Amino acid sequence: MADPAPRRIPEATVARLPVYFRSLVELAEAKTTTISSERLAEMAGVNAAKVRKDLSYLGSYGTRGVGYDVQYLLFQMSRALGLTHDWPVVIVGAGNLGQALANYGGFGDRGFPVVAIVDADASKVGHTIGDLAVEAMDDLPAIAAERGVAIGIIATPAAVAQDVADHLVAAGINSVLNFAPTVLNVPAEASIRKVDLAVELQILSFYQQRQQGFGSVEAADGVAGAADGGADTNGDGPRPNVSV
Amino acid sequence: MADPAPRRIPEATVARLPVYFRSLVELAEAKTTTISSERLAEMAGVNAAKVRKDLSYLGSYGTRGVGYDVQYLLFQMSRALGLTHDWPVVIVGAGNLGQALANYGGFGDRGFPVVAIVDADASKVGHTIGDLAVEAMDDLPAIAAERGVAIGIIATPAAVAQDVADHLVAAGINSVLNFAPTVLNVPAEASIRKVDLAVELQILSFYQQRQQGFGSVEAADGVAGAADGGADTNGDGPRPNVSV
DNA sequence: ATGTGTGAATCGGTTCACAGCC
DNA sequence: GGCTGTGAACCGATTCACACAT
Repeated sequence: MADPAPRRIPEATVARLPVYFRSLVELAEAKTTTISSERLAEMAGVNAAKVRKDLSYLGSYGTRGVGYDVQYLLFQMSRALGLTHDWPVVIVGAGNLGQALANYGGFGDRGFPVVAIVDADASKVGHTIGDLAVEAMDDLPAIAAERGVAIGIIATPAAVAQDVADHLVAAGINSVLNFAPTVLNVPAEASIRKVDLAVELQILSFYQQRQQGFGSVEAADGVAGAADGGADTNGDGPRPNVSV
Repeated sequence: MADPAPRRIPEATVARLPVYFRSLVELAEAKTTTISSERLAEMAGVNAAKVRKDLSYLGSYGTRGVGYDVQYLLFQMSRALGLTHDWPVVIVGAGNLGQALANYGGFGDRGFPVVAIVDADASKVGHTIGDLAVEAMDDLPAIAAERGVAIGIIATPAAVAQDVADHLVAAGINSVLNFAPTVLNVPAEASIRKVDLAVELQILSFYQQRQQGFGSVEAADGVAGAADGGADTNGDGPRPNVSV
């Protein structure tokens, strides 16, 4: 009966926790000791009711009439998100994107050290990117085991991405971030997230199209240009559009 | 009364249209003439009912007992997504990420030509990246007007991202793709999408944590490691995890 | 016989509104 | 008085299941 009882947390909530986390880090840096759901909501670009409901899934960490203790909430949030220790990352694909990601550096700082970058192309092996040498794709299982890799980032062409995903899972890495513009299938025990720039641009294109497309031809009836834009986990009501 | 009557399309559907679009392009390349919702669903990593409902928002473009004509559906989809003409893009921020994006090239191919890269740092202005010279942030309004920029990509540090967003909107660019790890506020007439790598990694971390975290302490009752992973627009039921 | 298009049922998530506690 | 925590109402999106067209 110790600890906060691990409740089942809705997906939509999980996707927002990192945003709250970042807000809390900022508050802590600013030496703020207490925060209300109202103010935290503003920082995270959501509404206060959502903040309270989301946080309530982690446990009852607020104080009625007062708000949330920033340090304590930050600690609980770190724990929930598994940020109390590092998660070693391997980047697969040493092309344009893979190199940029490896050089980016923003990962290591935030608890996701890049411990290897691998590529199937033998001519790329040995090249150094930042302080890492590109290694052979064949060595992935050994690398994964020895360095405790937890997360794989796919930065390869779409054509080989499914194959790479299979290799990652086979090597025991079952958290995958996919940058390749293709749908990946992984077994149920693995988690996958995608980042697809073309898709994002096309979504923007859709709304822009709608907004300006009408006027000359067939202005239609009530098809206001309400192009809310923020799909996914955004979608506030009246207030200005907000992203993360 | 010409044309397909622009119905209001749900956000969740809009976010999937680009995925169908990509599948259709592949089918067209493979010279496939007809496709069923079942097969298209498989390619797009969703289920058939969703495909049919999604496509029905565009109009009744299928043939009962047969399926959808690939070419025709592709044409209608292009039109709906506004992909019948190019959308010029400006990248703001010539740092690591901005350069990588500018070099990426995958944009121009797909109808999103990068027509400018700007930076507030005078020492970066003039440097060439690919075949573009970095220009001054101050010139943004002129650049936007002259080159008909439709989309702005924010690849700056978080600290200045809101300011950049304001400048983009002021320059008449109201589709924004934000890579900076911060919440942005834009007026209702603008659309914004975010790509936040740290957030994605932290979401993966959450599920990984859950999956392995239990065992020693408080195994609890029914907290299966169902870590579905694919939040956002994924989330199939029984079948394996699927991303885009 | 086959596969779309769509109302109806269901589900997950958001918002409301207020009781409970500081 | 102020703000959290949470059932209840609501809303959008998904899934079901079948009438309808070919």
